[in-house]
Amino acid sequence: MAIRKTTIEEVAGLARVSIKTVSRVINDEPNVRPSTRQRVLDAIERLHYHPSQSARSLAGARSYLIGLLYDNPSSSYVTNVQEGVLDRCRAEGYELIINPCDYKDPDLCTQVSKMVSQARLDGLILTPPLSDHKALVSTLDDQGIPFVLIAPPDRSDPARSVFTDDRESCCEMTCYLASLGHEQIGYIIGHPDHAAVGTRFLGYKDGLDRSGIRFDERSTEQGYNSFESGELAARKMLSLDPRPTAVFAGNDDMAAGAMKMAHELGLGIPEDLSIVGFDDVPLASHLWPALTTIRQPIREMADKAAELLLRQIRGESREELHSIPSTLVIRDSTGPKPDSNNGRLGSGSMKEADSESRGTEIRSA
Amino acid sequence: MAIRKTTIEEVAGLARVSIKTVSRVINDEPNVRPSTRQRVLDAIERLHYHPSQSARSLAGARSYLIGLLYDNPSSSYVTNVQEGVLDRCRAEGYELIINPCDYKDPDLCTQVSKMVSQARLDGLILTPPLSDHKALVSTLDDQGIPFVLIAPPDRSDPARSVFTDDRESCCEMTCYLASLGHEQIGYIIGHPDHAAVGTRFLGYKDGLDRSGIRFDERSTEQGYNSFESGELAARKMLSLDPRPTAVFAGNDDMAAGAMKMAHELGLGIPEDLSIVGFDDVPLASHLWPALTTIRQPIREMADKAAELLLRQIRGESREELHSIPSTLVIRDSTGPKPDSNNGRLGSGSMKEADSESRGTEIRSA
DNA sequence: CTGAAAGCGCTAACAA
DNA sequence: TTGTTAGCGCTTTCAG
Repeated sequence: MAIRKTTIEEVAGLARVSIKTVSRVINDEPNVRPSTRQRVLDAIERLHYHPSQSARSLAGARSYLIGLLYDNPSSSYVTNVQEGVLDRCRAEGYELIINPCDYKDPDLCTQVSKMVSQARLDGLILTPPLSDHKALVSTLDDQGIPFVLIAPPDRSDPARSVFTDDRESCCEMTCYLASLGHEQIGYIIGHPDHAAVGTRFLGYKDGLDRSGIRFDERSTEQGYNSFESGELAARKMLSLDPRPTAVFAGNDDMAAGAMKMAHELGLGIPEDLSIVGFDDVPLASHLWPALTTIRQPIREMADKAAELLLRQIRGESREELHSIPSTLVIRDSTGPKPDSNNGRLGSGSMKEADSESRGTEIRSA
Repeated sequence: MAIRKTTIEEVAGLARVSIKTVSRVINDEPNVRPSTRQRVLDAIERLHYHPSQSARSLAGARSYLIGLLYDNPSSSYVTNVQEGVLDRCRAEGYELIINPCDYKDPDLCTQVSKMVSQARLDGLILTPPLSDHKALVSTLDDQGIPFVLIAPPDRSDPARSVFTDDRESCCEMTCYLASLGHEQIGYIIGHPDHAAVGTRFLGYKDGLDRSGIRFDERSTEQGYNSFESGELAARKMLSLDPRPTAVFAGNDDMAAGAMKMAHELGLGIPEDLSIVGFDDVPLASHLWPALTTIRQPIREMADKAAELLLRQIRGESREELHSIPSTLVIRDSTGPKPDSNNGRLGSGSMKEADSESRGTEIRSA
């Protein structure tokens, strides 16, 4: 089978020190003379020594395992978060245990605590919508297990949270639409269970304000984050008279639904209707026309979350605010308001410019 | 912090047996009188006892960890595989370590062996395109580490592989198109590095054969699995004269690209052109019109792979062939051949029937 | 069928 | 700055 494991003792033997000294070197503990440390390091290298995680965690307190809790908002989101967290974990000698959950499960809290204690996880990272699950968060808090929240609903716990600027970027997107001449900009609200939904909606209103457009409740429809809910919301919204010339959907799936509905109603995009989304899932750039949207820095947020968690586990956490900006991605689903020369771009010019690109990025405030 | 761990000794105490007997019960070993076993089980229950993985793996040989190797073909594929494997692992007391790889990395083999020995993985599951990476597979074989391949290129190692019927389902899809009256059916080939690509192409040819249509090389274009390559391939293919009335793309992303190109060329789908894909990624049902495609039983395959792996680890593997059928999903992107009444369905009737549904499923041979 | 003893490879006190 | 001595909680011999 596999090559027999080299142990700490063999390393100690080769380096002519005690195993405790080797242990010190492995764990970056102080009180080792540089020359000794080097000798140990050489021995480790020579023997291809890797400490046994099982032994370490049995003897010590830690498992060197951290858990990632998520309730699949979209698979691309999940894989991005995983990769971001994984890179950081591995780099610091930790492994990742992934944990799909159901945020509506009444005994989610019980399950999670059980899983944490069974697997002896050293810490947890929660993504939305789990990061805004009050009961879960306070259960973890009570258990005293370290955790970090990705995109939680409020900024009350900065040392244990990583944010992006949803509100600002939505405001900016709305202003962008206004700058194209649109005056009636509909908004499809996301699933009420998700905290980010409220923030995005506020950003939309901010943008209206800043562009001097009055918020009109009739231009707003409730969606539920799904493609189908986007279709339905768009159907209602597009039957208004006058009808909005632009629609801002709270996520890309709903935007895709709205786009399909527009096609079915015979509306040209962007000639008759501009549509924008939020997330920049892979789908966005594969729609016809390619969707203008907002890209979240998911991977970076995940990496930062893992960094904060590991820092917390080591007891070095600090009280800073960690926020990473989102980015507008302008593609082909947006254009000047129909029958208007207010827009800055002539009809069609935009399409030509970007048709082959992955979209134009504009750094968000 | 967390509640102090209950140990095997406390259980033994309560059950009035030795720790060895408790160990036997935990590991489902024989030679325990049923009544004794029950007493132990009760004690375990009463104490909420969970064995320490670290201790088990330190004392025993196993780590109770299995690894999943993948090179992200698509995020929905990855998350599906993960969930399938995870369910099975957890159910049998194992944990999953995920491992994104780069199949083109020249020292992939080295990295993987190192990771396996460092993390002391008990076994591995490989997904395409890693499962058709000859060098990798033989490295693992040499190391003697148990593994299972998902959808490998050939059926030479059935005990360690899980298959689906790519070829048969592609044949069937082609026949379906032929049954709608199409006689010139283009095919966009996938990335040459992926073994499944060849199989699917063979299935397409089978279908042509079976439908009495002659294979014409000019109706074939090379793609590279990406959306963009689908656009390009479609552009070439649709400029043929006469132009194909149906296009079969080797995956959904390329089909989406082809669809976009068709839209840009002003072709109606399915009135002027039928398009089908392969995979049934979430994108497929969100396109306009919704894409007819083939659904792979990813989760089931993953579950089966985990089952085979665990069986192998326990030394009980058998030499059966494990193949799980794929399914045709008929949506709105396919219809009768234009200017033809050969199809079994009148124009438009299909659309009506399925417009709100997730598609009609037809069990594949 | 059951149990006693000896580690697995490491970390955590405590000495030196 | 370094080493010694106990275990961590389990599985594995090998005896009963």
